[in-house]
Amino acid sequence: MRLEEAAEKLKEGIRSRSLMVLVGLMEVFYEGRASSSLGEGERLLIIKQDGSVLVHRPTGYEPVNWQPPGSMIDVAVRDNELVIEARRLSPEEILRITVKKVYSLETYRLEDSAEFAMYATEEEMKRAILLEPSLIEEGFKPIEDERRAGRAGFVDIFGVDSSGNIVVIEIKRRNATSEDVKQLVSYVREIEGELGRRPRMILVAPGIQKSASKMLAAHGVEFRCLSPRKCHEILRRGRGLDEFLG
Amino acid sequence: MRLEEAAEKLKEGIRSRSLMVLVGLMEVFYEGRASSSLGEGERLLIIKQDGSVLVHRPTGYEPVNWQPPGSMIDVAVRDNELVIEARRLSPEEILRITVKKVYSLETYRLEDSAEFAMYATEEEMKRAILLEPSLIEEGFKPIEDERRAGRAGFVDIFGVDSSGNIVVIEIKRRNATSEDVKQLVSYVREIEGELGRRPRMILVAPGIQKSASKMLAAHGVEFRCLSPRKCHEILRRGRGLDEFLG
DNA sequence: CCTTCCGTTAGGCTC
DNA sequence: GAGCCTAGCGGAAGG
Repeated sequence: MRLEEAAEKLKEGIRSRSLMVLVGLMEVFYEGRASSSLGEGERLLIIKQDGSVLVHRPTGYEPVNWQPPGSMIDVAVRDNELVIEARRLSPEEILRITVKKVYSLETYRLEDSAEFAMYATEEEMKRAILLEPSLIEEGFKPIEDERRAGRAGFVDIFGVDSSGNIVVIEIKRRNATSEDVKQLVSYVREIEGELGRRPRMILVAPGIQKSASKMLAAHGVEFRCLSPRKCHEILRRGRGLDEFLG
Repeated sequence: MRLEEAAEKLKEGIRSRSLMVLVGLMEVFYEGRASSSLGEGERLLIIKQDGSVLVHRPTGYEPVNWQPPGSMIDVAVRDNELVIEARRLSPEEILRITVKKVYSLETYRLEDSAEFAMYATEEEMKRAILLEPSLIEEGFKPIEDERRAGRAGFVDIFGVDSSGNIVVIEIKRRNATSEDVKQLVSYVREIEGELGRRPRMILVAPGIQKSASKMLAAHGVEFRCLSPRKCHEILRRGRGLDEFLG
């Protein structure tokens, strides 16, 4: 591909915040917190939709040079070289990639809104509690999961405690917010109508925001600290590694 | 691209130790030192010539999942899904990528034998001081570098000042922390036992955190401001520009 | 904003 | 191989 053509494509991709993958012969210079230089070689250059820039050699896990998200990227053709400069302020850093030959250059607009779940999803946290109900408290017995709470939605776990009280559990894989407290209360309000008495409400999460923790007492909501990581260990213990390796 | 076709191309690329870049719709699971799952989304999958595997989302500097060099990679088509598994032993880890759609898949054999040169590292700061000891103070004379400080580790530079006092220097390329002050003190405590008297302690860094600067006087530690960039310039001056640019 | 701490840290070095 | 330390660490959480 001609360098001028590549330059235009790159400029357009940067303008439209696209992901670009360029394979070619290039040199790389970096100056900022440290400085580095890397002579001619065939490499993979990735420019992401948020302005991240990565230069990868044919081997190794790490990029040899990079610029974090938010850098300003300039593209120009000078002296028969395609020069890509990614600048960043604070700290002031510049990454200059001098491309001599372009073997391929592709542009993509990718959609990726999936949630990255480290250790366990909310669903897996629920399974860990169903497998080991004492995570909530001694004597807790789950009865249903995903019980309908009127028009308000679904309750994660529905059960009884050792004294026969009904218990409604809401699970979050991240720190609980005041919104979560309100949601649990509104679910229980629906159920209360059906049952004629107010169940215990327990919010389960790895932590809770200060503002949310202040609301707990006023709404009669209890909090149990439980992390995705702990749930993962419980599930792993419960079923062994086989599921993954078989 | 059809999944069967992509699978064949991937297998051939792995066999021939090529670099492959796949863009498509995929799910990712990882289990090993930790565990993670990531639902469907459009991503960039890179398989390198040495068996490194990287999964990049459309934004962010870091791969969302990966496998370091040397992993065993299996490819198969099952239930209309292209399943790529990268396994590694010690630690036992598995990365499973389930590709639903392949937008593009390219294979490359890249040649990159250039040497990567990094400047203004801590090592270079030390060399700059050894080359120009007056950076510390007039009359300073380095005696040893990397002197062993008992069980505590190594001291960066060991020398004497114009009055014959022993001087111990600790270098940091980033702002000095209270941890650095403590480390220097603990090194010197070891040396003190050997020498029978307390040397001067000088912490060299481009800056110092407020909390650390408060500790200096109490521990008798001195601070010299010196940036990696300045050291880089001194070395460049010392040996001429040629080595860097030629 | 700054500081502190953690990571599937990775990677390099020594023992 | 295990242990220790550094990094253009990056990133998150807390002040």
